[in-house]
Amino acid sequence: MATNPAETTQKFMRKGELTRAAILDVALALASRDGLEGLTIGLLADRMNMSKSGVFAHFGSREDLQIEVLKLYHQQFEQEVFYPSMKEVRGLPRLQGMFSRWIKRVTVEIASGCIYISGAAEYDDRPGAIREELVGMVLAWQDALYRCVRQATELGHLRADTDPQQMVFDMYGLILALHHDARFIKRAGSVDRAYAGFERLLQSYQNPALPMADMHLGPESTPH
Amino acid sequence: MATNPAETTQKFMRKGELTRAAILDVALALASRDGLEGLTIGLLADRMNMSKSGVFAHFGSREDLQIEVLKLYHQQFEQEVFYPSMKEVRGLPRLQGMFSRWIKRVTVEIASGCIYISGAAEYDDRPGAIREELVGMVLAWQDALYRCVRQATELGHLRADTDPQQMVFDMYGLILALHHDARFIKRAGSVDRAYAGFERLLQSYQNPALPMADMHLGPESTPH
DNA sequence: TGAATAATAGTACGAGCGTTCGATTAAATG
DNA sequence: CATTTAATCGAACGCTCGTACTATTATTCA
Repeated sequence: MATNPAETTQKFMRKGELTRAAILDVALALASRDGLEGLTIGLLADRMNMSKSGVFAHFGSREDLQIEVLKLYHQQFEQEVFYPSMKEVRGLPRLQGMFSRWIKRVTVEIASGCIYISGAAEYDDRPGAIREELVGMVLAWQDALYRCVRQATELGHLRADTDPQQMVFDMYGLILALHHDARFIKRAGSVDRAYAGFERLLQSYQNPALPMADMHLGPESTPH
Repeated sequence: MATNPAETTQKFMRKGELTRAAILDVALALASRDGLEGLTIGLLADRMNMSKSGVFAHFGSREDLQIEVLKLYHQQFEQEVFYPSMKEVRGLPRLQGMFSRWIKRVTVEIASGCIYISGAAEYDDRPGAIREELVGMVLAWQDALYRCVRQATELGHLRADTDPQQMVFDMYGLILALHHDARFIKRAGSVDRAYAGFERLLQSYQNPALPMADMHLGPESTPH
């Protein structure tokens, strides 16, 4: 093996692209705490030990920077939640994988914040390119969930009269409630409550003809 | 009838208190659109056709203004959601009243935004007096829901093993999902989906020993 | 009505914002 | 190594922010 991925990336990246990536990393962390709208070039430059103009030069504008941060978050979300779940068996197992990884992601972010969720609150009334980008990403994720629920229904894992849009709505609500209670209220046990809500969801929608026994899901039974 | 309430209020209010109230009204509208953190004295002065300092003089600081806006919203929420529901029969009917008025409130606010919800996203990582105030209000509302669920359980309207905290979590999730999908995604039919979610909640928690027939809830069967 | 008081306007300050531009240093290339 | 090119800095601009202070109107009340 001549090169490992990391070396490859570094070797063929000129220095500018390297610092640009480092800036984006810090920017994502800052935006997770203060919101995309609270992301400021001055603070970002401080954290990078760089001058404002030095940071600025890597992006045409603040809005470009914000969109790049958004795209980086989207990449990470795909990498940690979407792609691994797509490797699981179609239907209910995959849906459970999606939900459980989603929870894990939000839980990790309890100390930092999910940009999809905070962004939804920030940009629900603020038109522009950032909103477009954000809506597109959230719609893509909801659509992935939707297709997964549909498959689970077609495979008979869920009841035939299951309304996929409704189930996605319910699942999204559980995650939003988790984010709200854990991050804002700082109430303990919210993760368990999100799992409990999902189990109740399954009890409602699951096909009673197929009582798969060990379909339970929880903090300790994380799929690998 | 010598005086109606409005006249009374105006008659015994000196002019300052009157404009102060008018400012707060506009401030609440602005904060609903741009968030409490996006509320700016300059814009507020413009909307009021007043000078910045003229507006400022009514509040000791911007933070005070924000807290007053918060208190005004809390008052309105109590008036429109909490108090009317407390006049209904204890237990499940009252819980349904709370949820349905809550939905109505959030639905009306689809054009403007619920400050409890947007505030939760803004202040989950921003310590200070505003956060304290906001958390207190949300906790008060969640506690009201909690007590109501408990009563419904004690009265046998809900299954005896109902976990009140869990049910409040589920209900809050439905409202958050409604707010998210209707306001951010701008997806049609979200209100119906919130109601459908609540009905499924009831199917899970309702006492099968008491199958109250006409307990259905929906956009057209609003309690008066 | 006239004196006391309350309400509003006007102006200015310091700080932080995004952005521009020319100078300067570092890196890549022949 | 020399030269071209890329990356970073430093200073400045115009803007908006919250706030403080003083002056000027309105309103209240004896």
